[in-house]
Amino acid sequence: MLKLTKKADYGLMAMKHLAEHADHGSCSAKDVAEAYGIPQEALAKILQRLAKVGLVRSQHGMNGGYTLTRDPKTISAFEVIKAIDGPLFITSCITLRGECDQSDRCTIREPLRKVNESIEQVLKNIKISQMKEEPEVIRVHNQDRNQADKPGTRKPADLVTIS
Amino acid sequence: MLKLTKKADYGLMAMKHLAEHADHGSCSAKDVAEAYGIPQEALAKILQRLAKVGLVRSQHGMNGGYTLTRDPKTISAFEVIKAIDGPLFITSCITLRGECDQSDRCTIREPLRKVNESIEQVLKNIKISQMKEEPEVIRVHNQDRNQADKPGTRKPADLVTIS
DNA sequence: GAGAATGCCGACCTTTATAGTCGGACAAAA
DNA sequence: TTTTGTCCGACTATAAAGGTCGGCATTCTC
Repeated sequence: MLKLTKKADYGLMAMKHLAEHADHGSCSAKDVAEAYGIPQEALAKILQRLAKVGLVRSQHGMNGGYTLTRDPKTISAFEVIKAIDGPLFITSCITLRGECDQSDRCTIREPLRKVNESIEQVLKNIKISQMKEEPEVIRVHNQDRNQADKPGTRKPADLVTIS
Repeated sequence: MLKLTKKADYGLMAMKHLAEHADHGSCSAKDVAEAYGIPQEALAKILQRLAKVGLVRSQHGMNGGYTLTRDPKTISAFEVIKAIDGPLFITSCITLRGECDQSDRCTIREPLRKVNESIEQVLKNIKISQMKEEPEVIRVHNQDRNQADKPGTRKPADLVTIS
């Protein structure tokens, strides 16, 4: 539950790979697939979607392949995931129209919407470039506002503060 | 993607309902189901799982039903979700054994694990009691409703800071 | 220009997880 | 003891995800 789809997973791996090999020209889907043991056709389809939204550029023909269109520092995990799996909603209550399937008697919608936003934010703060290297680099700042006001409880989510 | 299952949704609604009606004795699955338009048997199964992990107590026979076993202030959304949908892993890379299905060539595992932890934290910080009432209690800072509805004004992060 | 390597696209199949249903077991009340 | 309302666990459809296949277009190499 609350799982990222494998497609999104693959997509992130591919983006990371492209980021690492940006200087060696383009990488074919086959290259990437073999590098990580991903089924080639599956990955091709994913890269196509990334190409469609402009995150990568595709090059036909021999020695073709894919290259990033932007600096990996400016590409967030959220963008990649959204491109592949569509908009992110934690629950079916939260739709594009903001409506709840289950009558409006559902009162947990609002709290969950906040959670949803939080998760989005976490993903937005992680950039592809930060995935290249391991732990040290990723530092999402703790959005701290007066958060020390509740005693005891909250030492919470310094979201993704890896340091 | 990254969706909470409907079961988890239902479970949260039910918990909230029980929390609200704690003083009126126990609520039957039927009561709750009718209150929110949820299929009765589906909800029953969910309540069973919550009973199994001890979040609610079940009472057979006439005038039976379910009651919370703990103060709703001490029950987090995370507990409920975990009880229903099992352990929460954002990606298949992150398993109980900490292994990656895809060979160990996968290098995005570590960053995603952090994201996973962040999400867990967010959910752990939301308590059932805080879902009872609407916005006032769950207070995400810097979040004005009117502003939230305006398309275009993208509000900053503010991860569910409950105070 | 022919052929090979590569990306592109759509349709299909398999597997898995989700949503929902059914009949029975249990406990309390009449 | 019978009745009634409830919980319980196995079962079945439906949908979604993951992966596969074949045909076509484009570009490079020879």
